[in-house]
Formats: sequence, C-alpha cells, structure tokens
Amino acid sequence: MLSFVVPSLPENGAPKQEQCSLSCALLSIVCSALALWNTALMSSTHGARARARIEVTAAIKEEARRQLAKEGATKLSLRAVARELGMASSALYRYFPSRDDLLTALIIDSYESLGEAAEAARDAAADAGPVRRWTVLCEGVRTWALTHPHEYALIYGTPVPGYSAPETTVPAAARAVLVALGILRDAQAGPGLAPPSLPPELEPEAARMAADVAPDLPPEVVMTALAAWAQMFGLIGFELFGQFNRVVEDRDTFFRHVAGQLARTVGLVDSRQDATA
Amino acid sequence: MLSFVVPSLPENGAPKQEQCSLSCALLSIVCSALALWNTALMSSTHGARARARIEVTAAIKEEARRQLAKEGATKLSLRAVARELGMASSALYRYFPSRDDLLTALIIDSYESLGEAAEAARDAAADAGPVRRWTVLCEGVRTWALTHPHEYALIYGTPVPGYSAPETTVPAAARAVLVALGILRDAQAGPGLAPPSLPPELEPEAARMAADVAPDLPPEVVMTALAAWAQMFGLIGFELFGQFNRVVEDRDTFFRHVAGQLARTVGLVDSRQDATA
DNA sequence: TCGGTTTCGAGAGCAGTGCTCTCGTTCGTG
DNA sequence: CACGAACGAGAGCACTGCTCTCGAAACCGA
Repeated sequence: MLSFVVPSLPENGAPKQEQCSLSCALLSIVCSALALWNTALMSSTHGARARARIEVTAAIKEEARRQLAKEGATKLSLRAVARELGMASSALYRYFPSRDDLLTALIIDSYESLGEAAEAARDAAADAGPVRRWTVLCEGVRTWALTHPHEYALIYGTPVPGYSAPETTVPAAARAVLVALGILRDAQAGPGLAPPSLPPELEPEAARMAADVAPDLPPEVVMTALAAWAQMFGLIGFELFGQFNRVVEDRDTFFRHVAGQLARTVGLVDSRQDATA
Repeated sequence: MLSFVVPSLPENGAPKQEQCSLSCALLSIVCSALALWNTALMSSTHGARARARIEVTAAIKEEARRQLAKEGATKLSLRAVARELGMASSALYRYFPSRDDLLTALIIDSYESLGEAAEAARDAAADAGPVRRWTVLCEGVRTWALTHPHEYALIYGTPVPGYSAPETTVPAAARAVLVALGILRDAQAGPGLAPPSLPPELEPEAARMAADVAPDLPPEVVMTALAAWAQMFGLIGFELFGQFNRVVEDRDTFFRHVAGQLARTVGLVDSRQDATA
C-alpha cells in the first residue's frame, strides 16, 4: 500500500514488480475495507467475535510496537510477531493485509504518541511566556524523540517502504504541529506577536498556506513557524542519528538555546517570565 | 559491522543475536584487513590479479549504487547485484564481508558526492557576497538531495542497520560542512562577520567545538553555523520525505528565503551584491 | 620450470523473510 | 438448524543474507 504512492521515483520494470504494484492496489482496497469493517464493529459492537477481532488486532500492534522499539522498523518481522503471539504467521494476514499496512498503523500510533507528548509539554508550561512555552514544546518533542528513537525514525526518518505516507496519516501527523500553532495563537491573543518580514515573492505562498492551516494567524508567522518546525527536526535528527557525535557534547543547553532562537525568529517576544526562567 | 556500534539502544537478548554481534566483530576485523589489502594493492599494483580485484570491487559498487538509486537502501540485495554482474552471490563475499560493509562503502561514496556538489556550489558563487554564497551552497546541497534522494536518505535519513556510522565515514561526512565553514572564513577575512550572541552557559561548549573544528573562527559563529547546518537538513528532509506535501508548494523560493535567514543568523552580513542578486 | 600457497568463483545448503493458497473448524445469523 | 462468513493452521513459493566446501586458476619462491 505504501509503495503504491510512489509516482516520482523510478520503479524497476520487471514484470514481477508490476504484478506486485497491482496486487498492492487491490490490497489497499482490501485494507480500507478491513478498516471500515473494524470501525463498524467498534461502533456497534456486533458480538463476541468482533470484540475478539479488535482485541487480537490490538495485541498484534502491541507486540509489533515492542519489536519496533527494540530493533527498529527494518527488523520488524511479521513471522516474529506471530511467533510471539503463538499463532501462525498466515493468520496475521486476516488483520493486516501486508507488512506495510501494519507499519502504517504503527506510524499513526507514533504520530499520536508524539502529539500527546507535545500537548503535555504545552500544558506543563501553560502559564509561562511565549518564548518559554515554545522552548518547552520543542524540548518535549526532542525528549520524546530521544526516548522513542525507532518511532521517531519511523515517522521523520527515511520512509521505510516507499516515499510518501498514505493520506490516513495526515491528521495524526498534524497533531503536534497544531500545538505549536496554538502557542502562537495564544501569544497573538495575549503578549503579542512580532510578525517577521517576508520577501514579496513569498507572500502569496504564505497567504495560501495560512488559509489552509491557520487563517487566524498572520501569514508570515505561519510560514516562518513551519520553517522553524522543520528546522527543529533537523536538529533532533542530527542528534539522534549520530551526526553530532564528537561534535556537540552539551546537547541539552545547545538545543534549548537554538529552540529559543527559533521562537524569536517566528515572532514570539520575550516576556518577564521568559527572562527570569 | 554497522550494527556493532550500537551502545545506547537495547538489543534483544536472544543467544542468536549475541552470536551475530560476535561474528560481526570478527567480520569488522576481516573487513579492515580487506580494506588495507585493497589499498596496499592499489598503491603497489602487485599484478594483473590485484587490478582485477579493484576492478571487480568497483563494478560491484557501481551496480550496487545503481540499485540504491533505483529502489533505495532497504531493497538493495547482494544476490541481485551478483545476478546483474553474472556471478555467484557467494563470490561477492570475497570483496565485501557483509551487506553492511557494502552499504558503508556506498555511504562514503554518497558523502563524497555531496561534498563535491557543495564544493561546486561554492565555486559557482565565489565572487558573490557572503549571504548569497551561503544561500547558493544551501541550494546546492538541496539540489543534490532532490536528485539523489536515496543517497540522501542513506546518509541523513535513518541509519539503516544500526544507529551509528563507523569511524571511517567521518572524514567524508565532514567534507560538505567544511565548505560552509570555508565561506564563513572568507567572510571573516573580507566583508566581515557579525558574531551572534551566545548565553554564557554555552560559551565553554562553543569554545571546545571551535577548537576542534575551526580554531580560526569565533566560537559563537562555529556553534551557530553547526546549528544552522542541521536546521537546513531539517528543511531538506521535510521536503524530501513528504512532510511538506500539500503544505508548501513553491519550495524553491521558500527554501531560498529560509537559507538566507539562516545565513544572517550565523553572522553573515548582506553586501551590495546580495541586495542586487 | 615445478610445487605449494593463496585467491577466486561456483554450487549447495541453512535459516530466515513476506506472502499465497487451501482446508478444516468455528461462529453469527437468517 | 443450516448456511455462509470469518478464522486459524499448515504447506509451499520465491526471495534474502550468509556459510561451507571444492575445484580451478594465479602467484611466488626454490
């Protein structure tokens, strides 16, 4: 399913591959059918069988998540999951049409987990000044990444099977960045925002983006915030994937400082609380 | 070999894994022996056999690089490489002790390729102002990433087998960032640098870093430049891995603007050439 | 020039993978 | 109660990384 959404990259022209991508398309249909089936059962709770189904599905995801956290996405094996659960590997395909679909489910879970961590960081510093709130949020994301390296790699590292995540991941992925936009919104309502300047050739793009994402915020702020968000993940990725080995040592304070700089870039202004904190 | 340098992440405690990591250690010794053997042959050119060896090694790497560019690191298969080269898969192990070692060779090649692109970008804008030179360098790196997505993913995405690259990749990895530091050095000698301010708790760290990397540059500049460098890769990674899909459309001008902002963050100052360009 | 040593390629084989197909069994419902 | 849908298990296919063995070829010293 994942490898089905790869329009821009060349595929090998072997006939076997064509057959695969065709069966992938069919599988994706089957997958959404299964998903609908699951949610339909969840809502109406048809019976014991339905409950068993969502229970087994949860058990599979749990065991898969354990293996993911232990050894990473590339080492995640359907057969090992089935073995650990004491069932035949073929039985697993009743719940997930392919390994990629299981991975997609884990991707969504990881996004949700990150979103939860971001929201917790937001709530932990709810009374602080804007710059500090932003910094705490960034530190929360970083801490989550350091404690869930394989999950982080799954969602922000190399896309494992193909090069584009399916549409279903989009809302989960948006959750964390929405927290950042919320902080900006609060700052606008309270201490104030100092919108950064933007070159004129970027203004239509910024307006389009802001209209899609946060119409109540100045377009320059939205665009700069998105850039800052991506830049933060550059820092985290470098630290997590070893690019800072033997280069940056005191990474906590380094990251905190850069996150604060990013906050000011976005337009957040220091308050008394930030200065004292 | 790669999976041998994973001290921080938990491994599964199965005995088979221990045996594997042990054999990995042995293999890494064999690998360095083979590497020394290769270079020794290259320098003294013992005979036709030695030449054939380096030729076959190059052919393997070439075919592997082709498969890497076509389908990505996870799909790279030793057997497929051997098949394409018309030799038995087992014969390939005479040249690379394991798949990871072949990947390591490709990683180094990718770093060198990126370094070349960075140097070309530097030379292409040798006469421009500091901000423009930095921006052109960033655009060069981005263009390389967009044209070599799988190579980029190999070196800046998720580390494929383990979580830390072997030491041999370090000099190759440094090549690109040294170009950035060179631009800063030129700016210091010519148009001038405006070193950014740093909180006092980061000054010792910055001093240590600068002493290691670029003793002739102000520590604040070195530290901020490294942060900016990492941030740039955050932008590139987001674009390349689909995080900007349906969010950022005009990515060229977006990236150019953010790269210019990063240049000013580092301490580079606009010149007349930058303003007109 | 000869014989021993090293290097090489090929084949078979092992353990593992994702995935498919078939075949009984069990469950829910008309 | 009976029928069909869902389920679990097993065998099997094609593929992977990797090891071992064996014969042939190349090298090198005597």
